[in-house]
Amino acid sequence: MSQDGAGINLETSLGYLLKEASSALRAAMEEVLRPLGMSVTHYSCLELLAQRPGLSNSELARGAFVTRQTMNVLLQTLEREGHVTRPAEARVGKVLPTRLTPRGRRSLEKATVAVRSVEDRMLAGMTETERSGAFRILRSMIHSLRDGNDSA
Amino acid sequence: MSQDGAGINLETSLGYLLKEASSALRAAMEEVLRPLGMSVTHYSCLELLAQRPGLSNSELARGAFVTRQTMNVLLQTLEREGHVTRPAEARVGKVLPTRLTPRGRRSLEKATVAVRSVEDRMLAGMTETERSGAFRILRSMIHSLRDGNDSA
DNA sequence: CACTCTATGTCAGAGTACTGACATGAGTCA
DNA sequence: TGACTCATGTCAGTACTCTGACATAGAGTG
Repeated sequence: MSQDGAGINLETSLGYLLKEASSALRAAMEEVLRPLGMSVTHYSCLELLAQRPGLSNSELARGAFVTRQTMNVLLQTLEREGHVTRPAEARVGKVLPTRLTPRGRRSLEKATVAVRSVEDRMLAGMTETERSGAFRILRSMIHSLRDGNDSA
Repeated sequence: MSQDGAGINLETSLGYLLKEASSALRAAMEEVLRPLGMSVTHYSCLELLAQRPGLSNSELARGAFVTRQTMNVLLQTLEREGHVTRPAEARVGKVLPTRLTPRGRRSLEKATVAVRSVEDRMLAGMTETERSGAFRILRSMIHSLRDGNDSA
């Protein structure tokens, strides 16, 4: 079914499957984070800050895969709510290093439990070998997409 | 680095890597589709219709991983621009089967070429064995995320 | 020093996708 | 037949993310 030469067969397209998997993951995460009043980007930002305190707005944006404008708005909200702190003025350049407050850390802890349950569920039924295989393949895809631009 | 027991280590999280890969794919697709004035969802809709003519609004929404409200708005735009056609009234129930117009098909053809180049680039450096492995693993992740709700 | 380039933080506006809500049609069951 | 459930199409409002634009700070170069 579906003429082969014409379009991209969605049934056998790895890109389509990747989108489907990502969509399912996002939906599952939103589901468990919603009761905590937290979005995926929201959570990503806090988790990044827990592991690498002092990250700047732009660095957080890259880590959460959004633009720095989007992250800027989110940080303003988080700061207003008392989850993170930023110095009023930059010590060097324009970079404002961000840090979690105790309140932000508590908020993150609950979210981490929720997200970990999703991650565990996703990994269920996969062997260790398959997991490392998935890692290698995803990294390969990312690498090929990133710098395959200029070489055509 | 980064206390192990506390959070989810983003460096070794398959979920994070999946998000990164999906983000890279989306960015690459947007880049090649933008010159054609087409978004990823836009393209997904046309490709779905090419392979399965007569799909309803809700079916298209599920296939493109958006809500049916979002797809409805998109279909209204596509219909206004003459890329798709829908009957004014449903022959059975409320379902309005959608079909590509010749114009929509021409538009899709150009997009397909662009998207195929991205997909090819993504698959570059992967063996056939790795490709089928990636398929199996992604399907496993999707399956686990979908119906792992109630059993937990 | 002056010039250029790059990166950053930020504001404003536009676009996209979502949730909520309503009416309608089909199927099931008593 | 009537009540109930489910899926669909659609409208309206909201939330999130993006692009565009600007000013500023540091590095490199003449």
